[in-house]
Amino acid sequence: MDDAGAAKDDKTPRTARGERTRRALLSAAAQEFGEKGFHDGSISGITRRAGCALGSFYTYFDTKDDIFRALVNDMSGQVRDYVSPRIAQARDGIDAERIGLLSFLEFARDHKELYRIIDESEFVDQAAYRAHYENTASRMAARLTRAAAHGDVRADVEEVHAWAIMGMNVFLGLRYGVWDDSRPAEEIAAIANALIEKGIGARRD
Amino acid sequence: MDDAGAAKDDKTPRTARGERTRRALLSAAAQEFGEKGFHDGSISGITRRAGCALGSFYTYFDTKDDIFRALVNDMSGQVRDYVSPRIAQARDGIDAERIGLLSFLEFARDHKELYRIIDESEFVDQAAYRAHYENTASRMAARLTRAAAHGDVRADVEEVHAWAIMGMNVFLGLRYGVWDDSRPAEEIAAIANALIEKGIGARRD
DNA sequence: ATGAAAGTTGAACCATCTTTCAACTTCAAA
DNA sequence: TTTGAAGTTGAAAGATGGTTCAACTTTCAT
Repeated sequence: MDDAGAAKDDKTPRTARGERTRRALLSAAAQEFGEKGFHDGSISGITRRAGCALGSFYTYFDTKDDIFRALVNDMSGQVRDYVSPRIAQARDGIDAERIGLLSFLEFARDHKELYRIIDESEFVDQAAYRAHYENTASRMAARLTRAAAHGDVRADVEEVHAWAIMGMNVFLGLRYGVWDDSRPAEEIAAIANALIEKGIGARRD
Repeated sequence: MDDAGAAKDDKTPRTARGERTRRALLSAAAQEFGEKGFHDGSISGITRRAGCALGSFYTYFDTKDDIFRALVNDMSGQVRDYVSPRIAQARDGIDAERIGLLSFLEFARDHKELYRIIDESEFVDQAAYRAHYENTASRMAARLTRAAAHGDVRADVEEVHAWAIMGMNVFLGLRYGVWDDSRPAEEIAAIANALIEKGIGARRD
């Protein structure tokens, strides 16, 4: 009853060598799961890619689920850390969402395994899946509320708008980031941003 | 070389009893996979729910993948058949998209297993997954183009708008259909439709 | 240098299903 | 009533791959 919130037997590496091996396993897992998905990916596949023995896996992770969970958290954080600082440079609230999508597209193009990992977490660890999207949506809702206070967007923006725009981003990322990246990311972001700002209704004065 | 596009050994039921069993298996599979996902769901689980023996499964389906594929096609068709006739009643192009989302929300609320099945097809049968979304998007793009010709929406609508709106719908369906259906579907559809028509930019005349 | 803790190894164990199969039952047409 | 095609059954074969373990090697503080 001494260790605060600690595990029965701690798997944290205690030496530089251990840290190296753990990192190698994590990045091998991103490749393995990205290519084959969680269930078709195997632990022996991971250790092969990482260049270590099967048994070493269990020095750092309890189970197959365990490393997957670690990976989802990692990727979720990576996206946030890539996108957030870029959004901070925006001119105004609408521009922030343009940059958000633009940088997300860039990230997806550079990390095509992103979707397979996040999406499959729905089946491996529902809590992690929900947490990823709920966090993303509530960050966006907070931005929109601030933008409304600034007079950049309608005063009545709310959660629904955040989920709508997040859904847009996710599908545009899949279609124009992962599946086909032939069109300029800026173009996609501009089209989507015009939809967000002014809609697609015909002007009838 | 006689049977047109037929299988080596045909698994189509030839009697009413056979047809009944096949249907029971398909609907049991929707339950099983909806609850546990593809990999955690088992064939013995399916036959148990269907009330038949394990071996009977292989009278109608070649493999576990096979029944899953059949299920994805089935659900994909069910959504389309529920939504399409409702959209046809719309006043105009913008209203069509409101009704599209509204009826999709209704469908999702009634078929909470929908997402787990469609989403997991990404890992079981990528072709079916892509086909589902590409078909949905191109139907929507066609509607938007027609609406543009009518002067209901901007003349330059294109594929990107369809993917954006589809993504919106999918995420709103997940959040306000499957995860939490306490808010009226009409309200969600109205908010999203206003976003699509006029955007959320503040009016600055 | 030395001992103990940390890390590595891979064969073998084991649990979990998918898939097969040969015997058995149902049903409808002749 | 007979016949055989269609359908049913569940035990067992077969494959897969996660997890364990006891012997071995490396690291590093003293």
